Amino acid sequence: MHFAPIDDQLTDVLRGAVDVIHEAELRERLRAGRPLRVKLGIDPSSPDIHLGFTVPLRRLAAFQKHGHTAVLIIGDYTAMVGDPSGRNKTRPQLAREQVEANARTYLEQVNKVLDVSKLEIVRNGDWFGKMSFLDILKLCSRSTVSQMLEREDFHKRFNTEQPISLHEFLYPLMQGWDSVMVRADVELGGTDQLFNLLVGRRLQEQEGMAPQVCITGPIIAGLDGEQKMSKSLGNAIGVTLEPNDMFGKVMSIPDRLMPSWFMLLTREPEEKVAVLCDPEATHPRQAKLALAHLITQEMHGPAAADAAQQAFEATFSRGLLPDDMPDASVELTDGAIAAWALVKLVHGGSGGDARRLVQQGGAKLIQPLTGDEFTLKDANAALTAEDLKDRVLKVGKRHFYRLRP
RNA sequence: GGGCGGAUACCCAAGUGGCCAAAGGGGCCUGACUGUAAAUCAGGUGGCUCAUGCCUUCGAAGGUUCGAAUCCUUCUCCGCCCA
Repeated sequence: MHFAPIDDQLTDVLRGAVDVIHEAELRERLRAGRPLRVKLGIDPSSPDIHLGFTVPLRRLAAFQKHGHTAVLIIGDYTAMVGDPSGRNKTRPQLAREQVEANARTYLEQVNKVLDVSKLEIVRNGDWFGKMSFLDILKLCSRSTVSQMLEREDFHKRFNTEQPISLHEFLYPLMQGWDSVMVRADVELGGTDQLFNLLVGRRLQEQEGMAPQVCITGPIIAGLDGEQKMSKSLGNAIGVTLEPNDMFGKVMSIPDRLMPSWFMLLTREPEEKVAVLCDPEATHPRQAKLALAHLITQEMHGPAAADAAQQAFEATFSRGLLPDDMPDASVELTDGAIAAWALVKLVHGGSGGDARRLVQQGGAKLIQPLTGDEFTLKDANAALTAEDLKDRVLKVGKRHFYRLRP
């Protein structure tokens, strides 16, 4: 097997990395000229993965590209136990079938970023399911409480008198034990994982193995630009999200997120990213269009990305109606429907929501042929079939419905 | 095991018998301005075909009262301190 020069490999696999513990060790192992075992763990507790998770996946893909062995660990065991990450939010304990189903959809999604056919996939239930209580005690005896409290979030929660469940201390140990079991040379994760990755190093040393190299990458910020991308915070873009939505959501991110998104979610060379993100050299809008296109293209292919960009520009830059709008059939009582009831029926939400939308000018009737717009203002206004015939209802900035009275 | 404190809407948090569908902040939604960006301004933010109306909601269940988020009892959960 031939490997690229070490520096070339490092450029790819360390793109955007924050911590590398230790780069010298990584060089050392690359110099040995054998395929490294590079580990990444996933938590199959929800059926979708989002762009944030593709950051470590890309790094894994980079290793894979250079001929190393990508080892994906499906945390089926931990998912079934239920991980209360964060305060008083105990995750639902998942049934085996659900975990299995999630794992399958994950692999389809992972395939968008790396080559699943060359992937080594293991489940940590394979070893945790067989451990006895005594085995667990032995594992626990290797760490002290103060070691655990070194981890920033434990430390913080402890000091602010927030609860820490006892079993949460086991998660780093479990993750570290995974490294022992798969004989990992390298483990990847976000910066929030650094502690867990280092536990892996310690456990491997205790087992007489060479400690794994730990590489962390930044936690990517979500659509709001503040918090980390997370499904539960509602600021994530799922990798399966439909192309037009995906494109639109990328366009809506704050400008200051662009450099990190370019670096972490695309493969554009660093120099090019610098030009794109320099407002003097590139209009931010153009840069963002490029970003949205790149991301959509990777997930859905070039044709879908082109179409999504066209649809975006037509709808939002030129104010045209989108090509494909959901049809909404409207039933009239006594030949009419109140404006708020129309919005509720077509757009959903509660009656109060619909009423507010109308009163605040968030609902418009559009004549698609002429482009004439009529803003509904009176929530109680009675609309007849004549008013609605061949019209498009626009709700808020981005929801369009073709009405069928 | 003992003592003390706590649980309020999406989140934080005020409220300690009626003026409470419940202050304030965050988030979110809508509008203006824009590049579906940022910043700013304005409005909104339990449900009900809307009603000086009804219903549901202040950890849970009971109780006192004309009336309870607020008082009492029991229970559940959480934090701190002592052991």
